[in-house]
Amino acid sequence: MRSENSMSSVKKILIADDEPDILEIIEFNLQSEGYEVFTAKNGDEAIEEAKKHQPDLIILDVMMPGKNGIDVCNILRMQPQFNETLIVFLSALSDEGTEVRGLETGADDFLNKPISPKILLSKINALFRRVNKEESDIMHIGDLIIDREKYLIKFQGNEMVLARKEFELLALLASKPGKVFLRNEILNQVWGTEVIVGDRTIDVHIRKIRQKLNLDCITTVKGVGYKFEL
Amino acid sequence: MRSENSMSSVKKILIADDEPDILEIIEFNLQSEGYEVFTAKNGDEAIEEAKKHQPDLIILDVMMPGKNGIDVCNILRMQPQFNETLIVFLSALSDEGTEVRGLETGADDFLNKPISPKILLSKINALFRRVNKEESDIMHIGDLIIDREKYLIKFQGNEMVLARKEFELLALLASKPGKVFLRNEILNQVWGTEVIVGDRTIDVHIRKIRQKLNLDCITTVKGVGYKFEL
DNA sequence: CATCCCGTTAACAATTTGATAATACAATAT
DNA sequence: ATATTGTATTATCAAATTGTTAACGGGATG
Repeated sequence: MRSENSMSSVKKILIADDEPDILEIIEFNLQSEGYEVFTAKNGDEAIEEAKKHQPDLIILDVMMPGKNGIDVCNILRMQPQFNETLIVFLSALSDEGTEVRGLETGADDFLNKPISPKILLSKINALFRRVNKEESDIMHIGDLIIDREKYLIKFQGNEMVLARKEFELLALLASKPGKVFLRNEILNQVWGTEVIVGDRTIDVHIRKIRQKLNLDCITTVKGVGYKFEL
Repeated sequence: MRSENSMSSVKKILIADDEPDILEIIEFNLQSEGYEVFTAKNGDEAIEEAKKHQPDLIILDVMMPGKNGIDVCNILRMQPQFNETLIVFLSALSDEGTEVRGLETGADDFLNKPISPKILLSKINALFRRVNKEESDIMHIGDLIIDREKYLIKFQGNEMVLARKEFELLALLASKPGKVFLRNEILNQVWGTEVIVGDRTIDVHIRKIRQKLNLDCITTVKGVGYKFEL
């Protein structure tokens, strides 16, 4: 069951639990799935290890000596560097209040002990799958599909071919529908900071995109920039 | 009581379950949280409704007459339009095999019945939180919404288009409702220190804003400046 | 080598926005 | 009441910004 994660770099997981047995079981299971595992025996250690290794996922026991799991989650979520980090609680006591509070501190899941290793793995894989999908190279915006990998645009079923700059410009705008991209932002993202091109260059490319897509999905905000909307 | 983050448009949730009672309970709970809810009594209906409404989240009972939840998940995940859609299983039978298989078909979570409404809500919110990465600087002042990123003004539901200076002037005044901004302050903030424009310029822009918003939310303080109030 | 396509620019047209002046209005003080 | 001061409104013009088209050069392709 070596699964599909082979392309991206190895995921780092930090486990914090005060019961050595549990720590060991989980560590073993995750390692055999190819994850890089770190452990911590209490809340403070967890925070320390998290800072040291910047794990992709942190599994927190709720009840630990010193800082408990919820404290740790709160502390980590305060810091921007752990904003995107997946955090999952693992708890023996499963009263409604704790679970709700746990999730409200910004955790991504709340699991109850005892949990079968297989299920734990499935849940972890599901979380990673979801997060990786966000960074996926294929964007869907309504009827519009942008495939960065294949440099392909599909609109209402028909494929269209855009030139590279056109493609990247469209991909940028579509990456955040509704957001107005300033001309400078566009230049930096699509052309890079070194290259200097004339003012009308962006316009011309915008025009070509509008022409090819044959749909007014790009709106001009005069004096500000452009935005994409369907 | 929550629903702070519902600015970005209401989330749509589809629930598929063959037990009308469960359907009703969940529907009620989600609706009171401000979600737009659709229901389906079996797998085929679920697929149909999913295509019709493009929900953000689908809750699938595993055991349903006809196509079961896992079948539905498989079918939906085949289609690119449901690639990003959150899918959660809800199941009475919770053997390891089913749960693992459910998650492996591409679901985002697997919940066991019975589940308390509060916990269900927390889990759903956690999923949405993860998917909607960040929020931008959006100002809410009563019925007025100012979205700097999208350069958009919404007043009582209708969007309005303001020119750049008008937008920035309004944004400035609204940034501190009730505070009186001196004419000089306004000039410095909106026009900058270098540019020098006549006194009437501000008035004219204020007028245009009042006209477009069609509401006297900007009060003149004679001899001093302007302030924003709803 | 000829051809095609892309990225860029120049030139000009079209449009929108911003500023000013002239005038009207309102409040206050003389 | 009338003058004075400060703001509102409007029309007009200037300036800034964007849209469009055509053309040029370079690299890739056949």
